[in-house]
Amino acid sequence: MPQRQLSRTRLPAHRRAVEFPPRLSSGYLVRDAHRAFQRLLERRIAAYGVTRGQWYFLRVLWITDGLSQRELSAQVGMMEPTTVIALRSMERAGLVRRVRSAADRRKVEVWLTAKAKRLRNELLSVARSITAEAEQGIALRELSAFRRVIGRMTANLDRIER
Amino acid sequence: MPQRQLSRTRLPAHRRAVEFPPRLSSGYLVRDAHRAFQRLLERRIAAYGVTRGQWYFLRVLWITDGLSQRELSAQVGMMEPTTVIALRSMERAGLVRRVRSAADRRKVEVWLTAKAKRLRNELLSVARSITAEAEQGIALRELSAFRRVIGRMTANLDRIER
DNA sequence: TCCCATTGCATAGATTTCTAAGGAATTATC
DNA sequence: GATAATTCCTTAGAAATCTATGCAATGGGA
Repeated sequence: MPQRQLSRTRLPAHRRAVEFPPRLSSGYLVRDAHRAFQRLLERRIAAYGVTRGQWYFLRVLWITDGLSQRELSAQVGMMEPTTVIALRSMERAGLVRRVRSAADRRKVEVWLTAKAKRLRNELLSVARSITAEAEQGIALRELSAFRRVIGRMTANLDRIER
Repeated sequence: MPQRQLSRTRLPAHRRAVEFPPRLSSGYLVRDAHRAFQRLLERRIAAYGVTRGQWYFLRVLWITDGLSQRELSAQVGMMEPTTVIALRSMERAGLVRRVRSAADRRKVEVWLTAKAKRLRNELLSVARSITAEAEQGIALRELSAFRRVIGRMTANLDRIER
């Protein structure tokens, strides 16, 4: 959308010494792509009564069921309070059961319900088709170059944060 | 982190017909990168008393000051209630003034304060250096290929949502 | 002029995420 | 074995986002 100027002011030149248009920022490009992915995922899985917040946890539990909340947090890459909230909603939605571990009563094991297991294949297909649609018209060698570059960026940034 | 199996169950084979490991998903790679960018940005601008939610609006206002809330929402790419909330916090933080338009009393013009203008160059430098750090060790031609690919993905996804 | 559709902003309520701090179970140390 | 440190989960509170809805100003058509 074009920017009309009218009575609006442009900052004086000395205030604009630093320029950094969003289109030149990898961060902005990544953000836009992320939002596009998220929006589409959110809409498609909503049809199954699954929210985006639940999705990431299902994704991990579909690979390894019965993890503790801490293990889940680590694998999903979220902080523990986030996990508590997500699991609460998943339990309400009948997707998981939380079972206090007999061996170590501090731990809570998270187990998928039959319902969540039944959703697995269909929801993973949803994810795959979103990816396929995103990758339309992009050559395989470009895709693998893309993966290498974005992986490198993430690693660079993660390293900085120690 | 390796996944120990112990007593945890793997789903039976017929439930695993669809496989889609996160490492093969462009969506996951984009999500990880986005989170890495955001975390670093958030930490660095916090030193200036600016939050991530305010950042995107500053970014636009530093280019064109005095936009209405609706125009701001469109340029930032957020819904209007989000803009309301962000601007409220920015007004509290002394970054903007909201002025009801004399010409059309429905509109609210958003103007940067002197403080926000003073922050501009330093904060844009912060953004640029985060980008530079993310791009460390990536060749220029790889970077431009990356931009083309991720832009294409975003466009593909946006097109689907109509 | 008066009505009503449109436009612009705001509120309400939900979700997803974080940091900071607390409580309960377990393990280590003396 | 008693105390201290650690581990695991939870609560509290804030921020950033959305959808759905409401209200107030404007402008077009009868």
